[in-house]
Amino acid sequence: MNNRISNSEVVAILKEVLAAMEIKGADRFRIRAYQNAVAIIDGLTTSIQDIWEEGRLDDVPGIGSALASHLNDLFTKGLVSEFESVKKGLPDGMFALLGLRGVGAKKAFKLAATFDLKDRSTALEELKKHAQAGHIKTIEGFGEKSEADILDSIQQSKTSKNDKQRMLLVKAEQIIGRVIEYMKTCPGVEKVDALGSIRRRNPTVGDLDMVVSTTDSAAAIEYFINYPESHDVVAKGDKKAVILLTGDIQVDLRVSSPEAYGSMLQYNTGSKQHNVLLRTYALEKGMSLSEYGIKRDGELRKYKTEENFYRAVGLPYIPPELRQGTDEIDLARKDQLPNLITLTDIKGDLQSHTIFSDGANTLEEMVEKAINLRYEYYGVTDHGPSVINRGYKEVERMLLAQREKIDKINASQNKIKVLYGMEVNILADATLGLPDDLLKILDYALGSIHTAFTQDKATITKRVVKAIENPYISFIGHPTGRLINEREACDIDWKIVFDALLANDKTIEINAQPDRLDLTEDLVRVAVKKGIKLIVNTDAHSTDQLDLMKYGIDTARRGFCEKRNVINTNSYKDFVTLLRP
DNA sequence: GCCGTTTTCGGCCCGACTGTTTTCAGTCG
Repeated sequence: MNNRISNSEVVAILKEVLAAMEIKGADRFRIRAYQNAVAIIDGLTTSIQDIWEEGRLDDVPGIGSALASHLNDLFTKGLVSEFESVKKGLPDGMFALLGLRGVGAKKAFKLAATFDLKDRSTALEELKKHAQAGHIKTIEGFGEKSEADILDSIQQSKTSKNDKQRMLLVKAEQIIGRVIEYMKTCPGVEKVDALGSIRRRNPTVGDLDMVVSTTDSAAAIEYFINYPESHDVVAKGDKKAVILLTGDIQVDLRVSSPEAYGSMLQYNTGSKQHNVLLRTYALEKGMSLSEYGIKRDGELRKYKTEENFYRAVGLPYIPPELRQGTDEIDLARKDQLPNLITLTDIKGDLQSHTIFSDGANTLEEMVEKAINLRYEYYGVTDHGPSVINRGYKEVERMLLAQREKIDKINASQNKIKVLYGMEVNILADATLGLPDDLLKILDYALGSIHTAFTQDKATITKRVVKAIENPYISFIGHPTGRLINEREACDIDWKIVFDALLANDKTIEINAQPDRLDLTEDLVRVAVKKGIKLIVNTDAHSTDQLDLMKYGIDTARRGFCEKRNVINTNSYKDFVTLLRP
């Protein structure tokens, strides 16, 4: 557990090597290979160090034998001699400048060389003084504007301590939603769409990307930069513009003619890596792809829809959630893309909370909302009351009272089947928060970890496995325990856990809370491959949160889930036999 | 440095915008 190196740290290290290679005039295809690797690692949702530990670096596209060996050095020795020799002879201060806006390898080197910035810890401070003294604008290739930009960027990098955190998808949707509504009122605009990572349903979003289809590009660009919440215009051209909203949230707009909207959607949805692979594939077939269409024998053809664009390339439509730049084009070519699950496939929600524990609404209110969602069944799973605090007898009385209440609801109507479940803690010593005698009262229980998240791998893995082996536990809730931007995933050996799930015919949850999305998508894909049963739940703590199911479906789709992989897509009769094998 | 349904060698995606220039390099996506 000591000296873990995060993906962003690996990316930062590689970016420094890249900058050094650019200055030294390394082979441009070698540089491209490194850029490619940076993009891949940056886009991974699993720790690259975990992948290395599991010996699966071979599975990561863009990482060949050389980079795998360098990463091996990095993770074992903390240092890569190859990287050090590439950087040798360059002023160390240049690497501190790479994060500044508009400063790439060439400019960083030029600045560091001109001002003799040898120490990276003081480079920014020294550069700031030179900027304030007006020295930068005297360097060839720099001017008034770039000097002011650099100064501004240095000051910003100080105030916004760490790297800007990527925001949750749900927040990105709210912000871009307002911009979309605004752009819809622009004369000449026919269509407006949020693209990029929002459309790919990435759990987190950096810049917000959008596209409009219009007959008047100039008017759309002008309208966009006058968006009331915008406080700065970063770029403005004929075809795109970039604005900053409060909190330096960046919104990129591209404009397209209606005739070429399909290729623009495709291009701007990304991922970048997917586009690179798609364009490479098309080249083999004599086609050159761009956001404007497909060029063949010098002639450009335009596509109104994305479906037609992919068809023209000779591939089936690839859903945005799968455009991750890994093996989706290979699979599309072989016609082996999964038939992804959709929100309407879901027939019930099996993790939710009421005022019985920490929820905001009553059981009756939650049931009514579940009926409105047209679910066939609904499971309430409050946190189990603690036997230690309340005494066995009192807890038994509480559970029996709730049992009776739910039986009455089921007897009084036939719109929905209400299941009585409970979310039971898997305690640090691997025992459950409720004894089996009490679990018997329920229709089902899910086990989840709420304490001791940082136990070592062997201990915490055994803990989860023991819960899976308990006959009263139907599934494991929010299995990795991660909270996006707040808490790392538990260090669990997934091979062992997945094997235990298979051996016991148990299910694992995809929790739809936007800050959980747990099981994580990459592990979902592994689970799907192994044929493990999944269940998608909202973990709602209010009636409104029962609407969060779509985010769980996003994660399922990004993990290549089909309807058949998820047990709460079944009708009630089949579902209950799958839930409690 | 990566990769393979023509290939273990010989290829490698395509374009926009800015600032500093007078035709383009650098940066970004």
